[in-house]
Amino acid sequence: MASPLTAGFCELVFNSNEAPEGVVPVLQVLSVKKINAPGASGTDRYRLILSDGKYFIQGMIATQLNHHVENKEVDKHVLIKLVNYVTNAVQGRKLVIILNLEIVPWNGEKIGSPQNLEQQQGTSGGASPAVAAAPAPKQEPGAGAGAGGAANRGQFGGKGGGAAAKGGRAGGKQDVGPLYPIEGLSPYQNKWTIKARVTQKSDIKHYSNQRGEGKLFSCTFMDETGEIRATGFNETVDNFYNLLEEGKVFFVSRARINIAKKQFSNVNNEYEIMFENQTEIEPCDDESVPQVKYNFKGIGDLGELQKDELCDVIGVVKEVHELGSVTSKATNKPFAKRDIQLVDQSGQAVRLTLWGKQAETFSADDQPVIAFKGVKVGDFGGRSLSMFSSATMSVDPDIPEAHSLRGWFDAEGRNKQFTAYTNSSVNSGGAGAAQGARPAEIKTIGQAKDEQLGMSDKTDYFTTAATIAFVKQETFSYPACANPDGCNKKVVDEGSGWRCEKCDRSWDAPIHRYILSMNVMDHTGQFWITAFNDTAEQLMEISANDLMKLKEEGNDNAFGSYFQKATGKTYSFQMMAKQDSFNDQPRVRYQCRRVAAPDYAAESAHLTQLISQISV
DNA sequence: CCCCCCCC
Repeated sequence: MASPLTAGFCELVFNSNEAPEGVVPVLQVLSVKKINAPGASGTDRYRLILSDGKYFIQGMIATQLNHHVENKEVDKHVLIKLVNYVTNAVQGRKLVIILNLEIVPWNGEKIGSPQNLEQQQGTSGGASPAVAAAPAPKQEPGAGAGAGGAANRGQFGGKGGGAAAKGGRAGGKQDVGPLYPIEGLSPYQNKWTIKARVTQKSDIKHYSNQRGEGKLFSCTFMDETGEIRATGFNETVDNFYNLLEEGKVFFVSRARINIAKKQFSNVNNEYEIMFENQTEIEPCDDESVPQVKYNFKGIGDLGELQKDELCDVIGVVKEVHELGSVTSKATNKPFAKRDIQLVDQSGQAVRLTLWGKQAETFSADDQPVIAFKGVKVGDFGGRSLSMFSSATMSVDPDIPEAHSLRGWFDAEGRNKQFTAYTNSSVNSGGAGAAQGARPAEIKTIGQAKDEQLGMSDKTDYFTTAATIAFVKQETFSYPACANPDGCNKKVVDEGSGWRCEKCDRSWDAPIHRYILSMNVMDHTGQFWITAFNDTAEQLMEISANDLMKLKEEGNDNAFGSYFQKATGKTYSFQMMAKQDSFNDQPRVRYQCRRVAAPDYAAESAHLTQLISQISV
């Protein structure tokens, strides 16, 4: 019986730099494996073992085809036709990257006894004997590029050479290599061209370090197969910064591919491009390259997202605040900052913070619609948004969501009252809580310690449901300045009066304010927390000044009863964890900023989520 | 070859 598989394909890929054009191989999947290196966006990657009946070879499936694996269409012993693919050499191993495929009907039986072509190289740990027939593979890096390219010319873009036609380079100077999908780029090949849209471009940043001074910029390219970040230094900034416009399509070739530094970007690619002096970039007017796709989260639904998640948001700029400046605690550098307020049909308003040059140059007094991609969700004031380096914003974009918002705002939104995200759900507890508002992430005391919240340079915020086990009676307050303007600074007893350094005056008597030290616990542990005046007063149900009066009058029963009443009560504590030092040892101070009746609904939702994580 | 994504 004739095999339905494309005989000889594996050997061709393995040994040749020139895979024939127009070959659309049919191969059998021997295994599918999820790779334990998901992209920054959390997208899974799948590796396939592909057989032509005689040999097998490794394959990768482009992420946009993952659904075929996830719904089991592509599975062990399934036959697939590689409608679009490239080949690739990675560390001497050949890899087929599948960009498009069709399922070929088959009865599910394994065909032949395929052998591992890589055996003789000793790169793989399989047990089958070496394949004597296969000639030694080419070892030099980039050997796969030619093969991939050849396959490419006919196939990438797919539409009968349409891509190739449009891909005709204006200059035709150097040998810039074949058109490649972004998905197929790797450091082991140097002859390639991508045709991709710039979806994001940074400012030019200047830096100076031990190696000297320099400048750089970065941008993100996107095509139908994926996205990749690119960075240029010094001369390449002069060469390309102005040329590369956000939203436009370019050919890029003769650049270096490096391993991506993931900690600095959320672009979903293992690699990134580095522009070099010989890099060639040319504009291209092919509009078929995809545009930025948005996945908008309604402003009223931001409470569904976790802190630090990235999301896309579109809204009308209701307010633009003054330009401000903050000093980073980590670097001591000042940063320009500007808050704007966004609203949408949900009736909810959210604050979004712009940074640096974007903050300085932002001007929009005509309440435009702005679409944001990849902004970071914060939990300050319930929910807030912050621009991220790789975030983009598009003013009055020509998309349906923007037109609909514009129409709504001009017709009715303009005169509407909006609900701001707030932390006001605290104190009200339960049903009366402000809609959409959600306090900081829920953590048990054990989690707060395990995750070392407050141990880094930054302050961490969290909410914890816990019970007051003990309230310290000895020192519960400090004598504060009596100035009615609310100075609240500590004052010193000078005998003749209580002196405030800040106000430069003395008072007959101080006003006592709380610094209440409490031990609180939940099922995972206990910690000492401090509550200041307003919060402590709420817990103690008496002002610090009145409590001090009871103490001074020697009314021990009444005095003690307030502490007793406070003990044993359960609250939702809004906590702030911050590092400071005590006897030169770093330690975390837990400050309670607010308390509320325990939010049982939120707590059980949180527990349900934890349970579902366990039971996967 | 950079790189902090900040602050209340």
